[in-house]
Amino acid sequence: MKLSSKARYGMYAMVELAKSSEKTLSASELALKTGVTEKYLEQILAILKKNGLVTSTRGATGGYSLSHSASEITAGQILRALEDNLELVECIHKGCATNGNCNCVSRNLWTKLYKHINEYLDNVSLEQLTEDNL
Amino acid sequence: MKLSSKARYGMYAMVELAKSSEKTLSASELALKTGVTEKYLEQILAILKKNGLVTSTRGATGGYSLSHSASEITAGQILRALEDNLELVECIHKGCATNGNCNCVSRNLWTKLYKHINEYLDNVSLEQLTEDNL
DNA sequence: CATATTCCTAGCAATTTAGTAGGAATTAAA
DNA sequence: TTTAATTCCTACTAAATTGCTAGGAATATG
Repeated sequence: MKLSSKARYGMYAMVELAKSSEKTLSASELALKTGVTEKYLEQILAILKKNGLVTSTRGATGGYSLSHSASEITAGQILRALEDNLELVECIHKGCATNGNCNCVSRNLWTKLYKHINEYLDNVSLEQLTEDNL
Repeated sequence: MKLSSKARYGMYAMVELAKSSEKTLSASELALKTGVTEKYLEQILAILKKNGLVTSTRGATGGYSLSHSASEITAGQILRALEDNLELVECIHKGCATNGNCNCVSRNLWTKLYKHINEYLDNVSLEQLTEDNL
């Protein structure tokens, strides 16, 4: 249940993008700010983009920026995008809770824990994170 | 953030031990009930024992049983024993939140999320899990 | 003594993680 | 139109972690 570096770095990048909301940031600028290699950041930013959290412009002077204002983006959205298995156990992902043919143990516990985690994370905005105002 | 099989199997074993509170269960009996191999269960039970959650008696007719009643054991205790990194990020474990020399990003978020997770899990007893009464 | 068990430790295959790397496509500016 | 800066796409790989398997010593019962 360790958080992946992808999730940590991605969160870091999102915070930096939020701080620089007037200006797009290139992967290389983000690399400087975060200490993560440019190439790895590119991959992480691609995931964030695929999930509709950042927009990008290509070519020289291109870069990345938030797709919405920081107050409208939640920590939950960011982490669900980056962390493949926020679901904790596979059977939640597969939805066997609903179709009933699941024999995985303590499924209700994992399901409710998952709900709790997400409820908490969805009540934290990127804006709050940027201000470290939790 | 996927839950380890160690944690799932261990939880399963604890539930079976709770159900059979009058009688100790050997690793081989638990293996039958859970479908997990005896040898792997032994390792998991050793962790649970080290953390004071089960007691064991050696020799023929030996086996395992809960160290306390199921109502006194929480899901949090079990998971913290089995899941090495319930802390999510290393810096929580290292305690750099307290000594202040930590530069890991969004530390407060991870710290509070960890707290939330544990608060929830510590309010679920093994008894409730056994009855699936969450 | 035979048998059933816990306990201890080593090893290993498969998977996942955390990157590295190369280069094509795109765009702005000189 | 060339150059430079960028995103985008994809393949590869070393290291760590996970999920076991395995063997056998120590212990207790009948």
